[in-house]
Amino acid sequence: MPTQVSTPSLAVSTVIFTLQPNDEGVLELRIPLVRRIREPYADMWALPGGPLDAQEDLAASASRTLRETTALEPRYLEQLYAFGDPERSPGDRVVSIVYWALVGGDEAGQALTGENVAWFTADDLPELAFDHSAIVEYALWRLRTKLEYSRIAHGFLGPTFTLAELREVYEVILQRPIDPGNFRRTIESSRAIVPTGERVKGTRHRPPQLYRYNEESA
Amino acid sequence: MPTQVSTPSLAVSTVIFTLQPNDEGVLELRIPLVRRIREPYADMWALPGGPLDAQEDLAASASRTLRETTALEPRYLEQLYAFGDPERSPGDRVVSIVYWALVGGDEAGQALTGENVAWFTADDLPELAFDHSAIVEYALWRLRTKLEYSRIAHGFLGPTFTLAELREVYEVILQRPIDPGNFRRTIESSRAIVPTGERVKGTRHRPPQLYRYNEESA
DNA sequence: TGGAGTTTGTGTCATTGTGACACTAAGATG
DNA sequence: CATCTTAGTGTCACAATGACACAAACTCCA
Repeated sequence: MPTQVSTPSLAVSTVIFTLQPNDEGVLELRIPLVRRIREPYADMWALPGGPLDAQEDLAASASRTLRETTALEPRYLEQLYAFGDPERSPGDRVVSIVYWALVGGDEAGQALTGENVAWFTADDLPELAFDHSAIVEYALWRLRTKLEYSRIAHGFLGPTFTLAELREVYEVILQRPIDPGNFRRTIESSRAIVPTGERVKGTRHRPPQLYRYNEESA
Repeated sequence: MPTQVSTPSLAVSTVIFTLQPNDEGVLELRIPLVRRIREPYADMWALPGGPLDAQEDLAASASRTLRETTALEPRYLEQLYAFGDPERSPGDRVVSIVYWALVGGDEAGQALTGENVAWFTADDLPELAFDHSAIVEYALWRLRTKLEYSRIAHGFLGPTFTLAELREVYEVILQRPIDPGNFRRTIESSRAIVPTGERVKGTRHRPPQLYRYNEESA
């Protein structure tokens, strides 16, 4: 019997980020994982994903797995990297094209959770199947660096938000406090947001303005 | 006969950049292309590449096609993007993982050239096969943006070089003149280069110092 | 009814990085 | 020895940023 020369197979996986309050009400960065039901790495947690359908676009495949595992639509979706080390999957050769996505924290509350799907705190993950631990590390790095020069933070928020809410997104992801005054000036001068004119009532202090993301500006 | 549901096949292609002087002695950004010998897009120029070998790493595959088409080793090699639009290759489904590479201009002079391999000026390319024209555009964008915040310019140069040579690399790629004085200060304060102590003799003006890239510093 | 407390929002100042540009230094060439 | 050319330094204005003070607006509670 000749050596089996299987052509590499193609899978698409997605690192899905959301922000949700923990028991103490503090926002936490979380990602959903699925439990593997077969070898290799049976019973271990892994990134959601699966083989690429014959006529399916790569980003569409990532959207589909996102929908299937969380019942949510991505607010932001971008290709992360293609992982193809020949040894990354014992037994066969799999090249994984990995995407990363942001979903709103409010929606994620109603997301699926069950025996085989669970949300984990991003910086307190179990050991994952395959090379998925390293992949998540890379996705985290990309999220943090991209947040600093891009405008993706609203992917975690609803259509309108206060500057304090937006700032909290930055603080949780970048893991450092940010000066409210400087933050306001920087964001406002970037033209990334527009005030709606409305104010939030019922707070126990000065009522903040509501803002909306500026779709026009680059 | 049932509809053929072919599993997507995997290819690796590479956008190879080099800098070479044109007829007037001015440096030009160039990339090698190969002529297709079969359908689809027979006789058109395309990026070098090919199917991924069964047990070959992705970057190794890119290095291999680089070696096979130019007989050169990359000074810099990085994954660009995975292109997977179902319609990008008429007739079958091919997902291409594309790398981009830099090779030294001095070496590229001795590189292969023939009926089916030729070097083209990067901003004066013919129409390419598949979606390769768009891929090259994207690679150019990545080269230019990465040059500004990273230290990849030495990929075009030999082990030692003058600041004027390094500056010319930046000027050609970014397509704008750069102030020599400011360039010197910026590069020196970045700790990216180290003076070798040697000077270039035989110029018809003040002899410049030679520099070497600083491998230690991040 | 009026402080105390809390967060929103503005002002100011020192520091740093960058571009524009003048100027000095050091060689070759005639 | 004057001139030309490029190497390399100095200076200044301006923009971006971080640290921090402070005013504004609301609730809560005595």
